[in-house]
Amino acid sequence: MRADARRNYERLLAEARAAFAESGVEASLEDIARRAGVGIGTLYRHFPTRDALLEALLRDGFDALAAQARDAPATREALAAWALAVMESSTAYRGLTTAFVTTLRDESTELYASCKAMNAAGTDLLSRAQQAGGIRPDVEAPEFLTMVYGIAWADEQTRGGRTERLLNLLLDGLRPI
Amino acid sequence: MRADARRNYERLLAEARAAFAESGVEASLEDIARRAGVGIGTLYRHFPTRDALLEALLRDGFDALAAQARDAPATREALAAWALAVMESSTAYRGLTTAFVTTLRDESTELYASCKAMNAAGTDLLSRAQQAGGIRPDVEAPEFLTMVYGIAWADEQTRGGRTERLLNLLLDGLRPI
DNA sequence: TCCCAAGCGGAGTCTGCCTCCGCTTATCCT
DNA sequence: AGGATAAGCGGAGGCAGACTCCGCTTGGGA
Repeated sequence: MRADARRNYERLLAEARAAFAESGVEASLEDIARRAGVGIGTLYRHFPTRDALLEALLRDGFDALAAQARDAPATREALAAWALAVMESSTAYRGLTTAFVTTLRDESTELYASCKAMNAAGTDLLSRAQQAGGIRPDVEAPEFLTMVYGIAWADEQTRGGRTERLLNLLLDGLRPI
Repeated sequence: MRADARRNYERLLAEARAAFAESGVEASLEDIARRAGVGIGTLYRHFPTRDALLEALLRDGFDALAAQARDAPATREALAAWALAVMESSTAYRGLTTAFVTTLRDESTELYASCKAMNAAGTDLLSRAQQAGGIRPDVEAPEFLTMVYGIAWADEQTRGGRTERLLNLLLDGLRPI
């Protein structure tokens, strides 16, 4: 990669992070390019889609969450802590949860691949917690993840700031009967 | 209201219903006007915002849901049935749940007013069910509604078709401890 | 130093939102 | 019936943002 290309790539990432933090994931791409001091064509060459840009920003966080799930003990508390971390990272930028969930339908994207490893680790943690008796055994991982993402989204939208409380209500209720 | 105005109003509503059903609530308004055989200006005169159009389409359903909540007995089962009906109506068009929840933040819209009566009736039903011992008493209505809408949204997005199952998991878990 | 492919950038196209205002016509009045 | 008039119409036009295309520039190897 040529030095100027690398430089532009980095600047774009930095400005994208700032713009997303400020205006949410729907921030104008033309604006990001302008702020980075490059043409819009350059942005599109490095990141062909908005999702590609998001993925580059979020990859490290996903990896960390996957690792957290793998290292966690098989308890309801650990599952709750992991889910809370997922919810918090999915609300890092306004609209992120929506981007996640809609992208998770399209298996061809980079963002999907990144998310998938994290969700797989979460799936494993759930099933370990179930075997250890912390969670009722009939709940399936996609059901659990759907509820977690849904609650994160709704709390973000209503600006509730109740993520942890809602997650606790949910997990309390998923105890074995 | 002049006869031609009334006619246009009705045609716009009919075409909007069709377009939303087909393409989701983000369907192009210019397209709806075109299909109704009127100018875009006419659409905007009758329905100044997309929400106004949605509200006109959904009002009757909201009223019915409010009535259902008022007439329901104070049981967990009745609350579940009402919540399921809410979830189903909020997924009548693709993207509707999002429109609901984001609009519920803006108290000045018509859609807000319509939704509010329905949510108020649901709030009352929840509190009756709590008094009757069917639901744990520390859950507050906004928390409950947030979770219900969130789950409806996530299930719609993932095309899960598990709305009822997820709602049952949630309400099972909200039994008094 | 020269060369050329990697890389740049922005003009141009497209789509959709929304406003504004000159024209049309339904309806009322005589 | 026919004229007056305000209610209603409609689309041109301005704006914003996504995305493409291609002629120009330049980093860096030979």
